[in-house]
Amino acid sequence: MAAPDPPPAPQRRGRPRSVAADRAILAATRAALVEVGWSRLTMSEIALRAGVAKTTLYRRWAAKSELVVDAVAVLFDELELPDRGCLRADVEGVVISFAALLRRPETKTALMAVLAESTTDRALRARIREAIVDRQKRLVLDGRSRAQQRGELPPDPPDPAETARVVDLIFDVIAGAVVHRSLVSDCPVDETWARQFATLLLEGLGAASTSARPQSEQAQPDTF
Amino acid sequence: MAAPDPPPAPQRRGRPRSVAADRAILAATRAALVEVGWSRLTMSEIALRAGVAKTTLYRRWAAKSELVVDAVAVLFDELELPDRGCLRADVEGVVISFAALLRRPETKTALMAVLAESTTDRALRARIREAIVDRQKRLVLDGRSRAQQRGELPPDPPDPAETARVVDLIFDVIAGAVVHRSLVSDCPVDETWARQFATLLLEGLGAASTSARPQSEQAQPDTF
DNA sequence: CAAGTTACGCTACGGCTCGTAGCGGAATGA
DNA sequence: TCATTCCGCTACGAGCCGTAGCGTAACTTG
Repeated sequence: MAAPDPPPAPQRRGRPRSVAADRAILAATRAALVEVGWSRLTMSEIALRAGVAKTTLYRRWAAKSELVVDAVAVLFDELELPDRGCLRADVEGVVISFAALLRRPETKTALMAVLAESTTDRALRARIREAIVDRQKRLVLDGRSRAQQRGELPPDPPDPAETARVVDLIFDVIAGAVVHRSLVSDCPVDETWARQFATLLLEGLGAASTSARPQSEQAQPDTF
Repeated sequence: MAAPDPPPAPQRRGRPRSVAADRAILAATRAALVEVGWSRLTMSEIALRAGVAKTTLYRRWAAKSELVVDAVAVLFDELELPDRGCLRADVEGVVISFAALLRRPETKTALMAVLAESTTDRALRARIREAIVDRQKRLVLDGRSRAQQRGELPPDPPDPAETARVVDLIFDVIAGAVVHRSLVSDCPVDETWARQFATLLLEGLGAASTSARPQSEQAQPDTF
């Protein structure tokens, strides 16, 4: 991720780019984003905070949006999926921790900003996918294979393309629901919501529509 | 929706505001948004296209983002939920038509742009909720009560607050998944995906993980 | 060590958009 | 007719954009 425009010729000649400046710029970008928001985020402001000349920014990033993608991508790598013992608990856990990440001002502001720009910029879309989205699918893969080992989910179908479709679907449903709940509906993703969402995801609409709370772990699908 | 800043004293004295100008401005906003995208959308450009003085824009809308909210809100009212006979078909239908709406350039660009701005603007968040989000929950309410009449879903729980929670949850899951799939993952929402998503929503993770396609309507949850 | 190469900080610039102010005129109600 | 409100037009200071040019700093190669 760290390497912006010219994919690094690992050791070129001449003065190397300052990695300290890189770090300072990305940190300054996150900080400025928190305070002023996307639309009032200026390159001059970032350069000032980073203690760097404005020209240095333009030498490394062609557009504000690309800079912001790199500035935020690292935040998403914090997400982990510790084994909580059963599929339901794993789902609730990842929902809670993803929501916590989205609650941080720099995360949500930057994420939505670059997504907005990406609707009219194909290259930026690709960059977002590589730097942020695709890397989080590991969470789904982990949780899924764990659940399969426990016997909570059927094994992979013979066609690997089918497996990929299912993983993508699950990822879109989980990530989409959390993002929509917290950033669009603007409601908190608390434990109650996570529990209800996990019920819906595991057992479907019928189960989620009953007021009865599933008692502890007893309510796993009986198909397995 | 139509009335921007001063909530209309229905008949004041003096020259009334031109509703034709209102329409022209909102249409010009959508058109300009398609061509230049959010970040290069300028008030001068909108005014020029609408055949209106720039000052007129500022007399009615305080910020670009508020103007865009109003410009796009009407597009979402096109969504309908015709009775397709069963819950599964209704879900697939609304997913497809919502995705078609999001495929239109002015819709996706504007929606993501105002959402991005809203992360640092509480008033704008409220405006979005009123003008766009909350009005679409009617779709969930309709589909849900229909499914209840068909016996596909259990009746409402006694606590109305619980019902509201469930409706909100379903809305976030459906809308979030479609938005995430089409705008973040940048993949098409086609009939295959809609069918797979509906299976997941109706029957849960276990059913969606099998490669076997549910044959026609036979695969409804057997709890009802 | 010297030469060659690359990155850096600084300054300055034209071009553009922003949001506001002030004016004369147009459209309505009293 | 008069008061009121909106409109279109012009003009303006302010701020940011992205680039160019300069002298200097850091590092590689011979």
